[in-house]
Amino acid sequence: MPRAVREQQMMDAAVQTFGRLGYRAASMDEIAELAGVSKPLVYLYLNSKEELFTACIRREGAALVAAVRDGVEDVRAEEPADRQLWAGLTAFFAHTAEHPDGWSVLHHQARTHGEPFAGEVARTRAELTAFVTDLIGAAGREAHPTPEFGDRDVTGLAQALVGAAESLAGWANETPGVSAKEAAATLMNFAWAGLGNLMAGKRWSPAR
Amino acid sequence: MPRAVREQQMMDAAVQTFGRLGYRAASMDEIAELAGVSKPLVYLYLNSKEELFTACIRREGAALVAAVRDGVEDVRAEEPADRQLWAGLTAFFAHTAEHPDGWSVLHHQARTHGEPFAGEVARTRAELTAFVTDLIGAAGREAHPTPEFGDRDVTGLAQALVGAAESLAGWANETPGVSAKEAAATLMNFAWAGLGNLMAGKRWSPAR
Amino acid sequence: MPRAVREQQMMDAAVQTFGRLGYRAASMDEIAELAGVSKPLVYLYLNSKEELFTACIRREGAALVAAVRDGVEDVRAEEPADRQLWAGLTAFFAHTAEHPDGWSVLHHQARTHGEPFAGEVARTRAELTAFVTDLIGAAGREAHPTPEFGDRDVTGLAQALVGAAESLAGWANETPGVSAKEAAATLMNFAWAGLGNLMAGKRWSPAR
Amino acid sequence: MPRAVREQQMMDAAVQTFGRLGYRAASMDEIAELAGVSKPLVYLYLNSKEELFTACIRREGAALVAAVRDGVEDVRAEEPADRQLWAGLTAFFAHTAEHPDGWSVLHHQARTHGEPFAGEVARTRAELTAFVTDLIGAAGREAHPTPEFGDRDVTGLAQALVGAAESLAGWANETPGVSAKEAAATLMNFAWAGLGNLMAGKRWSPAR
DNA sequence: TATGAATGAGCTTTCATTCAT
DNA sequence: TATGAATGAAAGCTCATTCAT
Repeated sequence: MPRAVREQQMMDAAVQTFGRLGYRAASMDEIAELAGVSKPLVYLYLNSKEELFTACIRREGAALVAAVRDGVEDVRAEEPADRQLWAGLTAFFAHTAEHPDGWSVLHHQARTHGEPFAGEVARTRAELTAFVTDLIGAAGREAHPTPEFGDRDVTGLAQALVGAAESLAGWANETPGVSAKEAAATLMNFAWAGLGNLMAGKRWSPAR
Repeated sequence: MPRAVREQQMMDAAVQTFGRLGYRAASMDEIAELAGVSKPLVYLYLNSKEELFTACIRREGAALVAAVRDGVEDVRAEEPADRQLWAGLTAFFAHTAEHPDGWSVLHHQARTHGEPFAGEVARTRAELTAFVTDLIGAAGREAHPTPEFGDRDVTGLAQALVGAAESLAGWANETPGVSAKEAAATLMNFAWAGLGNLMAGKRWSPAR
Repeated sequence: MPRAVREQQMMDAAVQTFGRLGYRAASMDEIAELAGVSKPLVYLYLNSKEELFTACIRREGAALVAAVRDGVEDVRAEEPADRQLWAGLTAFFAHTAEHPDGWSVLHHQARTHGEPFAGEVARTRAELTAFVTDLIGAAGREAHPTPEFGDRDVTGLAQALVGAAESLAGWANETPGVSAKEAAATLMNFAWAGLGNLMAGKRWSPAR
Repeated sequence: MPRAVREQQMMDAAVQTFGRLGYRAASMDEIAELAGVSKPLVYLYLNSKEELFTACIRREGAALVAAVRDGVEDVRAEEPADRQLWAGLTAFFAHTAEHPDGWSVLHHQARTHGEPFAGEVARTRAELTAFVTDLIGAAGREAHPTPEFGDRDVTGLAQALVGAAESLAGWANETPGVSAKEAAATLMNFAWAGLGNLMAGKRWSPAR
């Protein structure tokens, strides 16, 4: 059996184990057994538990980003910004629902174990946030050549949107009968009007 | 030194250690040393690592809920719904910024280690979500006697709002110079218009 | 409460705990709690776990020897040897049945933990064996001025008799409906004819 | 070194350590060191202290039963009952003298630590008692077609005989110069006449 | 390429014992 | 006389990692 295939099998087992038990509770014994190979082979290919976990984070992060990009790519250019955002969100919810263990690795496990894992997953998150920032920013500039909101506002909004999406992903996975489309619709309902207002320069302010 | 005081010292040390390293990586040795006591004393008072962690989750969860309630209580009744939400969010961001380790325990660590911890923190989250649901629901019913959106919509929105808030808490903590008020304002800008639209029965829909 | 009484309470608790759990598994915490006093008081009175256990062995050993002696004393002198043995055995079985924890301490626990405990209980056993040896020996010499069996034979027989009695004590305690008298009768049936033969100089021999 | 060999080495060390110190006082560290391996290897092969102790009880119990059976087998059929009993007793005393630690595990240690150990050793004892019961019972029925003593009598006698043998095993081990044959002869002298009487329907009775 | 055999280091937990009051 | 507070030391067990083959 070729090395590349074996490696993927090991990482499948690792993602499942890490996703369900967490980094510390997952044991290399368990991963090796689930992968159907001996432990020394895991070390031969992946070097250490730390490197194995890092590889998992990278693979799952890249897959998620790719899924979102592909979802948007399908409608890009000829469609308005809200449709692009909708496409991205739908792809996001569909992917996380289909890969719950991978999503757990990214969202839950990798962020709770300090460096270098948190940094690794932060890169993935930054990619997604930048992607959303671009989408929102482009739409905003397009609609209002002299926007009143700056980069930090946009970043904060993208952060909030991504955060809301991440949270909804957990909610959708745990609530039976909530589909990716429904989750995406909930988020669009929640977000789009607010984003529209902001792009139009209207803000909510604590002063009455 | 009286038992009650020592117990709080131990829990302070435990929250800090669990919050920074995670449940598994935190060792009772480390916690005891940080608390300035011997390990057997920690066991004498808190019984086990599991019970200690549970006690931390409960204490930090109760403190967060109390902070939010107190923040809203200050403006309750004489103020409209958006002001109440604003007050709650500000209190939330202020509290999480002041207690980053406690927030890490609740948001990151407790949710990644299965039962009984996940259930414990879920109760805290449910309290907050219910609180927000009430606020949104009351505002919605007030504005529109016959609302077109049902309970599940409201729950989904509250989920998204709480999720966005949780995510922004991380962002605010990690980004220097972002205050609790600023984070709350970002979220209000993001959320309020959307909620207003929804309460008015206007929805975003994928169909053009 | 006078010291002597407290001390007996502690030893009662200790005998019960040691008897049921064994020396190592019994904890001073448990004993103190069962005795209704604080742990330091146990140490103040009994000094250490080792001394406490030794004191238990001595007390229970002395009580058993006294019970057997008293049983025989009641019939001594005016009765033949078999009646005396019967009285002693009955007293032995009655006492062990009434004090199962004390018996467990002597028979099971003290003998399995090396010096100085084994030596302590060996003294009690030696007293009983010597007592039985006297009884058998006197009867034998009385019946046959020139016995063909020497001291070592008598010691071996006493050993076997005491061993059989100890073993039957366990059996009688664990088998519902077996009384002290029944156990004693079983042993007399088993032993007396053999002893009689030996006193008469008749032996069983492997040679045909 | 192959696993099966290492396992026996570990069990040898365990029997020695358990036999001399008792279950609780024996530490896995000590056993591992005596076996010349690291502690994790002991756990890898034997799983836990409890399972290791159970394995020791089983191995030593099986060896003892086999020794007695083999001893009797050598004379079976062509010999009368007393010769068979004699052969069994001799084998028993020889085996316990040659394996004092194993005998200590069975007779002392395993019986003082509750379930599941007591049950485990009870099975071995039941095998031996059943064996002796058969021997006595067969001899009795052969001699007296209508015996006056029932099953419980026979069981009690077998119990007393086995108990006496067990006790003598300790005595023989601790008394220099007492051979297996001598111990067996003492017990036969003690027991055979009594058994003969009982088989003949003659009993000792407390009434004069 | 692949593995059976093996371990150093570290973890949670318990317990006999003491001190200050 | 009596105890609440506290700990040094050690035990059972697990795990990431390596080596000889």
